[in-house]
Amino acid sequence: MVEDGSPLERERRAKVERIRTAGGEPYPWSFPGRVATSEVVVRAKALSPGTHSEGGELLAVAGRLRTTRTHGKTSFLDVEDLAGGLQLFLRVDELGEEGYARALSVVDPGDLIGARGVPLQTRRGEPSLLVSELVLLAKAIHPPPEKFHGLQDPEERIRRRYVDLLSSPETRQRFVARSLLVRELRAFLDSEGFLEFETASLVPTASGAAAEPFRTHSNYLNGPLQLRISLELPLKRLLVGGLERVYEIGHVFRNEDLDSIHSPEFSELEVYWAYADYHDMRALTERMYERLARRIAELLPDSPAAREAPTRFRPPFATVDFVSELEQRSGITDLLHKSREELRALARAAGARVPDESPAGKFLDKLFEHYVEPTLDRPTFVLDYPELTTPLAKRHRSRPGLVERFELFSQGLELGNAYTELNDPDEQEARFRAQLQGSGDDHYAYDGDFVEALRFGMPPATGFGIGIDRLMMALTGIASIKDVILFLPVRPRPG
RNA sequence: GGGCCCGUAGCUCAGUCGGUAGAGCAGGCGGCUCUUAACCGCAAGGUCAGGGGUUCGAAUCCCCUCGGGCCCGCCA
Repeated sequence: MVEDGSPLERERRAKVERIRTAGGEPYPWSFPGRVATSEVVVRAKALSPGTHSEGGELLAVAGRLRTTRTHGKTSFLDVEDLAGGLQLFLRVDELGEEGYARALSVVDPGDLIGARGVPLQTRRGEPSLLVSELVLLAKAIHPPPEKFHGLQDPEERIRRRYVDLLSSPETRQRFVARSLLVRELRAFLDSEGFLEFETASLVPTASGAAAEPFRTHSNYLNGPLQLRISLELPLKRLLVGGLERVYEIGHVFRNEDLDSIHSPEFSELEVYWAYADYHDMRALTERMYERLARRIAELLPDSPAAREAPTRFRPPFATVDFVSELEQRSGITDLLHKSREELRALARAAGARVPDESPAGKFLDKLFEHYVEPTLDRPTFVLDYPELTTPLAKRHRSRPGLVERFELFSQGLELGNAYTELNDPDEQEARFRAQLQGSGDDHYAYDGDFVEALRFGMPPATGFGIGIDRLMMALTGIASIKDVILFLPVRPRPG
């Protein structure tokens, strides 16, 4: 922020200079032999209060200094690492008058420090390290946020996520949990025989969903490119190529507003499975959520929502039929034979604000959103959507006017969308063209090369997609997507 | 894109009726050999987001700009 610095920063810079003039190094290269603070805590807990281990080897810990409590010739320093934290006990008796004074004069809260010593349990039973050597590992010029309240300003927490992370163990644990949850997801899919692939983010035409793309320019092609809005069509090309069971976890980009459940850049999982249909995918989805729910409960034992997840996501999940559920909840009859104008009037009557020229499927979506989605609290599969709503799914094998599709809902969030995939090239081409009849941006971009791919033969298959961010939100009960994405798009700071 | 709200010390927050800026933490100096949001004393720390206006006088009232939050609309 301020380059010449606040008085506090000038003070800390002056300390750096004092260390250097005394022949010390404020930013040393390494700190060998370090163990996690949790290891010292375990050993200290084995002692009785008021004692320390005798004659054993020295243990080394390192981390960020959070608070200091000095009592003249005795001091307590709380150091924090990813494993938790530990109280350091400094005493003139161990360090000598000069060493004790030097150690304390050099370090401030927020600094990265290392300490060597032996495990000790204080008289009050606090696991500690009786320090015989304290070293500065990296000086913090900026002071850390207030030690009790931490960083509260939501703007600063997003703009400077590193400050949020360094000052908040809860934030760190949340993102560690996300990382390990995604690891579990990969382990599950791998164990089911799926292969992970990475497809291109830069594409000639973003398709596979109805969304506004980001547009950019390639110097190499001397022409326009777009950022992908979906993983669907590239992964289906892999099925054409014979890869049978594939998935991708990657960022997709939609040029739209950010709110509590949407971000312009987000993580998506898509899974495609040859020679299987959407019933198979429904069973796989249940197994996946069952396993992830068990894992999140282990990862975040302090979160009530995470602890409750294994109960909530215990199979079998409820199922409802899209059309009959909507007819029942709304009192509308013979839904599939309504004209576009009738559907528009019904959607309007339900309070939906949709442009007049929207395709008929849009009005059906709105009706479902209004009458049914709020009733879906427990995990529920919604089955068999009207064809109008879904251009990439295969028509239902026995129910005219419907496609083989399910969505999974829980707590008002959409937790998955799956189809038996359309693999008839002529029908796919016709559906793309029908989309183009709709006005506005509310359609799927035509992807002629994908139709060409289908002409080489794509096996019957099923596919599934879910936003990783929402998956994390649903399993942990976190209400805002801003709390599960590390770095969000922000405006440049003024000035 | 529309509506409502917010921006005061590095951080967390007060600031009454418009009368010229306060506390805690962090930092400095001093004290304290078992504290844990340690404690006690002293001193220091401000472009009240930025610009303009009203007024004898603006953190406070009005307008504009910037940044952000929440709700609504759109996408998952």
